[in-house]
Amino acid sequence: MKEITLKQIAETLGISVTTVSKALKGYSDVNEKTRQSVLNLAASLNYTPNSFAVNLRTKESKTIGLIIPELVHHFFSNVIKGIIEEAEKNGYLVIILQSNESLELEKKQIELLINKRVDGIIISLSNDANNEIYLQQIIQREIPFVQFDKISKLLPSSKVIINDQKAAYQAVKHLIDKGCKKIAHIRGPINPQNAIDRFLGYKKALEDHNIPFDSSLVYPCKNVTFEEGKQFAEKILSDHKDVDGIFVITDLVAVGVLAHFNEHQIKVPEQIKIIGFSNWFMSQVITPKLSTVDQPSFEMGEQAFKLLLEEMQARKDFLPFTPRTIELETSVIERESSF
Amino acid sequence: MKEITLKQIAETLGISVTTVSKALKGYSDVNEKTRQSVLNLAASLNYTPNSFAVNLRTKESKTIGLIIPELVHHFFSNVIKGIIEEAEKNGYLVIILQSNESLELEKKQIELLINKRVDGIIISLSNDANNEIYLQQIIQREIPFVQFDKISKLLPSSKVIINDQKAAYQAVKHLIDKGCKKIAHIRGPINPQNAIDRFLGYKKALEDHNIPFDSSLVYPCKNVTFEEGKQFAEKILSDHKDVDGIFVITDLVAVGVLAHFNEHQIKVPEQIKIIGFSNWFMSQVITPKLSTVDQPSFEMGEQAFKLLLEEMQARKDFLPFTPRTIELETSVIERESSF
DNA sequence: ATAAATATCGAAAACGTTTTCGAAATCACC
DNA sequence: GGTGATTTCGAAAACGTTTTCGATATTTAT
Repeated sequence: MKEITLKQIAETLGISVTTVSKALKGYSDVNEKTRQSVLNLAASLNYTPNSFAVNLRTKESKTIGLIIPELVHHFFSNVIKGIIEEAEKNGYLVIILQSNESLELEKKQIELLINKRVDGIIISLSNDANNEIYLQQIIQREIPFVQFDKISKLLPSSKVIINDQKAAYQAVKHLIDKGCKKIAHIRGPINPQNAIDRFLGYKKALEDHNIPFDSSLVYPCKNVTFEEGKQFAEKILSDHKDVDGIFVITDLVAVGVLAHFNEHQIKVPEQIKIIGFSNWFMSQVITPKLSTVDQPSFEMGEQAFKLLLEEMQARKDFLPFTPRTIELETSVIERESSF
Repeated sequence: MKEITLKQIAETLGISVTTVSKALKGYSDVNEKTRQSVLNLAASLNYTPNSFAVNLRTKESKTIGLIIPELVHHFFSNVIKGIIEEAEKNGYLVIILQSNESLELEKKQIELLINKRVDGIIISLSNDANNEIYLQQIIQREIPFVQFDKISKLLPSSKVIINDQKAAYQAVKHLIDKGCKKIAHIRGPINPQNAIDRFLGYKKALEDHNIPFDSSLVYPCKNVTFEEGKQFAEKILSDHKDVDGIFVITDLVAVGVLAHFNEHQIKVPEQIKIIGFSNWFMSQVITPKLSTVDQPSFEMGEQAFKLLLEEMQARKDFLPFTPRTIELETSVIERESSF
């Protein structure tokens, strides 16, 4: 019932701890016979190394930390899944924390992870985080570090992103191609880089197609919720009677917009066309099915871990490492809401 | 740039490592003056104990493992959130793994967690798991262990569950109260205990209200998907023209049913009434809004961790521990699909 | 004054592993 | 048989902390 240790194996075999360790780790300076006997005994005793001791000795925990703003979220769930699966393939486990969009918590959690001595950290920033000191601390301490989705551009770390500006541009261009002349934009909060970029893409698409930009057509979300979608839908209609297209920061909010229009007999897409963002599962389930921009969330997770692994291995081998940025492809998915 | 250790503090202060450690941990046999000087230096150097060494010495990692069948899932996301928050409050971190409903993976992951020497394990079983040896192994090794949602009843561990049978009974009774005379049941897969219990609740409700049970009205899901909902909706209509109510194992599938009915101009609730299970966020967003059974997922996570903590502390203090089962309340939520 | 109680400290062992380095034994070769 | 190379092993240090236990030093009581 006691835990098996190298020492016990060594004693029952009448050899030294050193030799047992070497045998198990495949060192060349151990006789084939003794090696076999060690392997056999270890197997029959069901020996597994004490990871606490291994951690202490090797100074690594084979564990990484992941901080996201919100767990209950289709996009993040998929990213997490990608990270966990890729990590597991490479022998790493993942500790997950959520910042709840709170700077305070985010800061605390980073310190938690550093104190736990995780081998690396992957993070998607909360909305009002931006190049804070506690983030720079990660880099100063030379802890492998990858940002994804909501990033701080200035922070010199690896990143996995999409080209939000381009993706938004294509979404708006899609509406224009479908005949929209006056397009509103329900945008994200002020701070996050991706909300800014999507807004810029929206603006650029209008300009490139000779549609005057009108800032009163832009509605910034606070909490990015279904309810906000409903509220903005109502507001847009009362502010501008002739809006014929809406580009919405994300599907959840777009579904709120649709819900309001459905309740008030506004015909989508006949009267107003709508396109969302993220390709949430739900967007193909509601009526009318929501056009959107597909964002490869699972793959984003995979790539984030791969980048982290690169850096972790470079650090272990004392090799120089320069951060890389991976940009994943997006695509417009046309559905009923923009026919 | 080097890591701060007790040794360094001891040397610059000209005292022993022992005293430094004691000062930091509030032992009584250290002079107030030296205690202050240690605390000050430690704070100014930003000292944090090396958790690898602490783990090895104290034989605990302040980390728990969580295994769930599927990450991208509204119910599980909420449970995870509850577990993580409650764990963080108590100084624990959470390693998450997903079994993808695969027995193989589940087994591997349990071994992973045991080898990592987590302080405890929380699990929701995959569909075809049932009282397997590798589960008993957790208990034999005296690793604190809590099951939730999809459990193995026979395994002597703490559990957090709902009364699926009662909840299902109430859902079906609701349909009967609304006037349904012929109620179909789209049930979950054969193995999971909660699918069985919900089926039994369905059956009992019928019997108690003098509606003959007809096994041809029961449709078992394989993958519990939106698509399956659509397929079964079609099948039910062709098998039984006069069905006027459907109790569906979970909201996702129920939404599939609704989607099919919407597409084929079957009036809900006039022609057929529907009630789902879980109170998925989406169920109040679609048209018609879906009646359902509310399942307190976040609280389930909180309680699961609390139970685990109880056992972890008992084990640490060498106290006897007898597993407890917590049963959470559910409630029927009436919405448009069963008016 | 001495004896007993208390306050303050540190040496050392322990947790279990990995790795360096040197010693001993075996082998090959002329 | 002597030299050098090779094979095989183990002692010991190291990772950084926690805790036991005994040693001083100081205070209190008699």
